[in-house]
This record gives sequence, structure tokens and C-alpha cells, in this order.
Amino acid sequence: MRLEEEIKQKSFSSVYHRLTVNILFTASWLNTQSSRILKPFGITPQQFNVLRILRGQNQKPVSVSLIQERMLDKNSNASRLIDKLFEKKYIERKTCPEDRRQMDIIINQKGLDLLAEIEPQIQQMDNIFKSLSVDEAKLVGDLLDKLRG
Amino acid sequence: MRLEEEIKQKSFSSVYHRLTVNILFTASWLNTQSSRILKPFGITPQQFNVLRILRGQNQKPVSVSLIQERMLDKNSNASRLIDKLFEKKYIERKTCPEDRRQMDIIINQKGLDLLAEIEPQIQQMDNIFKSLSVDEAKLVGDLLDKLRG
DNA sequence: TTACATATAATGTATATACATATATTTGTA
DNA sequence: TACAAATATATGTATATACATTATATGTAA
Repeated sequence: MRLEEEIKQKSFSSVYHRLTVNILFTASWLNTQSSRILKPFGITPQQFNVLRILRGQNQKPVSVSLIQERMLDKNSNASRLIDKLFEKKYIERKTCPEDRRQMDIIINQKGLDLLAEIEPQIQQMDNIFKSLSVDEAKLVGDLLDKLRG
Repeated sequence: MRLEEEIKQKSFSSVYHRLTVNILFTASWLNTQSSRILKPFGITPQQFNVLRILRGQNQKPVSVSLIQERMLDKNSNASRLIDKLFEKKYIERKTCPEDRRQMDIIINQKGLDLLAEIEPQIQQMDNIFKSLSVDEAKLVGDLLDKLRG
């Protein structure tokens, strides 16, 4: 649906401004979708993202700062997200023996099982996007890369 | 910069998934930019957005729900954002005499002055986007509209 | 070796998001 | 008129964002 209808705004001061608003609005819309999918599993989009980052490391223990730099939101607080995942027993966490400032973090079987259970539903969400062709999706992605300089 | 470098991820399961991540990442990046611009003014991006919505009504008193439906983030809590703006004395708020469930909300001169002061800096931010041509910006915007169905 | 800068996490505080629930008021209808 | 339903807003609670500060460990230069 056109942005103008979604937020009931007739016009924008420039195409650039309209694009800013459009990106923010679309992101919020995507977050709402994924929040709803994840809610029954008792997990938030940010926690889900951290679990996927951990799985991507193939059982190699990683530090909090490595997770942080791979997160979508660089300002979020990886330390507290990891706390939550630890409380829910989806990860293991221990002090790194080589450098006791660091934590060694690793996803466990329960965490992997959760991801496997959730993933088909999240893929369905990505399918919402099929209103765009592969070429269009690729084009938007490339232009977003370009936009960020 | 390419998304792959920004979040140090080598590949994505599909162009569609890459696009989801790219939109979320770009929105977070934009939020960070505008947060930093607004910080010296003691205001958040969401509060700034509400002030602009109010100005758009040209001194016509509006309800909390009208503001909510124009907000970028439909799940945010307009009632509490308005509280903050009222505390900072940028808006007036009184019960609507025709319907005492509603609030009549209006931006005051202090609020308008604040917007006027901030706006040039925010426009500069939109200019970051000038790495895209007008046609490219328009194209991305149209495709985002299409994507949301 | 100490002294000090830097690195890594954790913690504190204010605000926002997400969603459920409560309260007041108005409207529709039996 | 009486009362159920709908509407408008406020409030409560858990989590996340944004950013400053603190605590501890490590590296390095004098």
C-alpha cells in the first residue's frame, strides 16, 4: 500500500524525505510481523537474531563484542540480550580462559532446536516479499547499499 | 557500504531475506543518525515526529488517536509521547468539550520554534541520500510500497 | 616492576516498543 | 430509560534502545 495512505500524509518535502520515512515505516512494519511470529515461542526479534548469529559460528565460542558487531542494531545491548537467552537456557556462557575480560558464548542444542522450529514460519514471512520479483528485490537491496554510502 | 560488510555476514538464504535484513539495518542506521542530530535539542526522533504531525494540522486541535494513526510506528504509545512533549511545554492539551473521552492537542509557539530550529539539520540528513539520484530514490520508494502489498 | 592507557563487559537511567488491561465516556438498542 | 457495546485514552509490565559510567583485565612504556 502506498505510504501516503498508510500514514495519511498527502505529500513530502522531497523524494529523499519520502524515502527516509518509507524505510522507517517499512522496517517498523517488518518488525511487527516478526514479533508476532516469534511471540508464541517466547522470544523477541533481537533475541532470535542473536541466536542465529551464534549458530552461524558453528559451535565456535564467540565474545559479546563479536555478537554486537554483527547485530542489526549496533546500539543495542548485547550483554543484556545474552542474559535473557542464558536465563532461557538457549546458550552456554563462561569466562574465556585466555582473556578473562571476555565471555565465551555458544548456542546449545535447545537453542538450535528452537531455531529449527521457528525458521519455517520466518521463511513464510520473507515470502510476503514475493510481491517483488527476484530482480526487483535485488535492485532495492543494491540501492539501499548505495544509499548508505 | 555493502550489507555483507556492515554486519560481517557472508551470505543470505535468498535475495528476499537479504532485503529484509537490509531494510531493518538501514532503518536502524537512519534512526541512529537522527537521534544524534536531535540529542542536543533534548528530543527523541519519535517526539520530533509527533511535533511534525501536530504542525501539519495547522493549529487545528487533534486527538491522540489521530496522532497514533499517522505515526510511523503504529505500536508506539502516543499517549506517553504526548506526556513528554507536554512536560517540555511544546504542546497544549485539554479535554475536548464535545467528547470528553478525547484530548484536544495542539502545538504551541515554543514547539513551532523548536521545529524551525531543528529542521535545517534534519534536511542535511536527507541529503546523505543524494548518493542516489532522484529517479533511484523514487524507484526504491515505489518498490517498498509494492513490497508491503 | 609500576603506572597508565586501552579493551571487554556489566550496570544505570531515561525513553520507546509491544501488548494487555483498566477507566471513563459515548453510542446503539431493547 | 437502562444497559451492553464501542470508543478514547491511560496505565502496567517486560523488553529493547541510546548512551554514560563503572569494574576488571590486559598491554605497554617508563
